[in-house]
Amino acid sequence: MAVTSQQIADAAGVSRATVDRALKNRGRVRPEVAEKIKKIAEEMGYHPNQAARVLALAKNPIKIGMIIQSAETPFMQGVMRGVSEAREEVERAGGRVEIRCIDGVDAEQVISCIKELREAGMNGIALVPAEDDRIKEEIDYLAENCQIPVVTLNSDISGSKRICFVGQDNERAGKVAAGLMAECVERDCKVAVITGSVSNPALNSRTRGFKKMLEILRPDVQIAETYYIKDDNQDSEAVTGKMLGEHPDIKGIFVSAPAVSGICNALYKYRVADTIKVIANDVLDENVENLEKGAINFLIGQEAHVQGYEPINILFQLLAGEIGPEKERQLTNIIIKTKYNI
Amino acid sequence: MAVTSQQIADAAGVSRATVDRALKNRGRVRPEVAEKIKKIAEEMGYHPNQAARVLALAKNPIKIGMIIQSAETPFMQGVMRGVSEAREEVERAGGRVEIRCIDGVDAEQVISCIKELREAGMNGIALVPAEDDRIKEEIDYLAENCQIPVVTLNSDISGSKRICFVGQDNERAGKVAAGLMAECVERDCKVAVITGSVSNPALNSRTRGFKKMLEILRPDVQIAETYYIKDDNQDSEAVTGKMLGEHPDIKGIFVSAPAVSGICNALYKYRVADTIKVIANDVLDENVENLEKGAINFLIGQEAHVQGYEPINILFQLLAGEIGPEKERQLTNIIIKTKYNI
DNA sequence: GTGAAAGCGCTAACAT
DNA sequence: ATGTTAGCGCTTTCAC
Repeated sequence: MAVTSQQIADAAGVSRATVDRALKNRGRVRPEVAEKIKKIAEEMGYHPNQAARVLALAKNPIKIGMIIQSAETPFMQGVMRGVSEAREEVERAGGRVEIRCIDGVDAEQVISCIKELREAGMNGIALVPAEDDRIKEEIDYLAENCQIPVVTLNSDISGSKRICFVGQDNERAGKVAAGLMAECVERDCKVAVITGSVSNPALNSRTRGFKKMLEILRPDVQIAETYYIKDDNQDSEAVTGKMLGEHPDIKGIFVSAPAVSGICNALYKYRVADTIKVIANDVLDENVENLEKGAINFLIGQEAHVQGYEPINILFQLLAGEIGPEKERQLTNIIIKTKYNI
Repeated sequence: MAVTSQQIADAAGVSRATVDRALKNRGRVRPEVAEKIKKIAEEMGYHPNQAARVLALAKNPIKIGMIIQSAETPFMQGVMRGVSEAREEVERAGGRVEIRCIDGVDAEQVISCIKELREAGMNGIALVPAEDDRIKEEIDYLAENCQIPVVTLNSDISGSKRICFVGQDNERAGKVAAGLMAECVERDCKVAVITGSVSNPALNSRTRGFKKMLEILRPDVQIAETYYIKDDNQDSEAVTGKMLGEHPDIKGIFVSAPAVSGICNALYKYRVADTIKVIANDVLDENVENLEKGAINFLIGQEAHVQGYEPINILFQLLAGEIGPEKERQLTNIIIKTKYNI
């Protein structure tokens, strides 16, 4: 039998209510008594019973808010499936999850969602941030003034007081891609990089990681110029066509951007889908389709489901059982998919 | 607020106890009343509150038994880490987990563990089975006569009444390896297969999947004879040396067996670690070391952690909240590891 | 500053 | 066959 708060109370010669106040630092306890209680709890290895706590809180349940940006993208829809699963588990256990979806990236809306969720009495908040000082300030305000823990997902917000980040190490993902490219292209060939908006730090990190590592692994391989595309298959197809015209001898392409389908279409059109090795990011339905058709050789995945599930789970475990997250940065596994292990 | 058993009771004009008996089919309720209660519960979308249930059962908590065979192997030690994590979560939630470890494969011991756990009052049992009729009978007995759900992990036991299996599709894992081999060896080369005990169905399935798929993908590649090794690095090193003598022109090796380190040692000794592509199974520390040193090019993983964690989680969710497993076969992802995404 | 007491939703033993 | 009741361990209000 696990140790209960009553046992702590008995050992300390006080009541359960006092133990509770002491352990939660809710004041109205003589400091020396509080100290003694904490020490005893520590010694006896006390951890509050989660079921009992959740049940006792039924009238005013643990509430977790989740804010998703770019919710319209297929990737975030994958994240949303993880969110839904976590929501079900939390609600089954007696908690609540409030979800706010934002189309595109919009710091203004994120901030108003944070305020709204705070006023709705959330006990913890998970969100997809953006590098914006006002969002950072808002997170710090939640942490410091409201004691509301915040978990960031997908992209981190540097220097903020969020308790934990769940997402990918993008530079490393680029290096993994380079490792695969190094393994599968012939000697002295030429490879190209296609990336997206220069202002997107995730894409930049991937591209940087790829180039850096490929130069080390395969000094014989020439990295052709980098092509930039919009998040639009029409554009990506056109740019790819242009690239194939300029570099007909290309043997490999690393795509750090979205709109991979357009690229594949160009490859089919020019009948080079079989001869050029393509490594792209994100395990989305449309990419998997091209993986199966053979235009894409490897897909690098970032566990969208985990990015949706874990932040909520971490917050719930923390709020329900005072168990903090293992690490401050929970980097998702870098998944390699071929047409055989989808 | 979720719907409670009291609300069902009110709606049906009976007491909570009757609702409980009706929903659990524990008899002592007039059949027509039971029917009515079930219908109302269904209509109102009633799901028992997990926290309340676990708490009410605190005196006689939900108990889950876990039997691991070959517990001495590094792979099963990875499984054990998943078991420990699940155990912590379950105990934090108010349940109990009993673990029995068996060295090697021993149906006799498995059976006596099952009996022991049944007599100790387990409410659910997870186990690593073996193709043995007595184990199958024991599982069916638990399911039918004791209403104790059983989950198999790592290897399944065909035709038994286990509610769910968590593990890998080994043939598919072999196919994934073939896909990678096809991607990275040169034209018209020769590759070899090294496998273990002929009586191990997992190894056979992997080998079969590999050969079948490589023939399809790369008809130009010649598959040299299959070498058999014992689970022993001394032996595997010797056999590999012999193989290199017989086939000095080999460019790729698929290892479906354990004792991969010995194979790598032979490759280092003959200075062919860089020129021969090696694909092996299981993300173990010793294999990862050789992946990093470059002797192994790809490791195929089978999510050991999940195989330990999920069976316990499935049983607990089932016992605590009457939520059955999603699918009857939960195939773990086939993980591809290179030295960059370990 | 501290303690007593009333639940949270459910189960199980007991009463009818 | 059905209802009543006493907890499970914790939180929270209220009284001292």
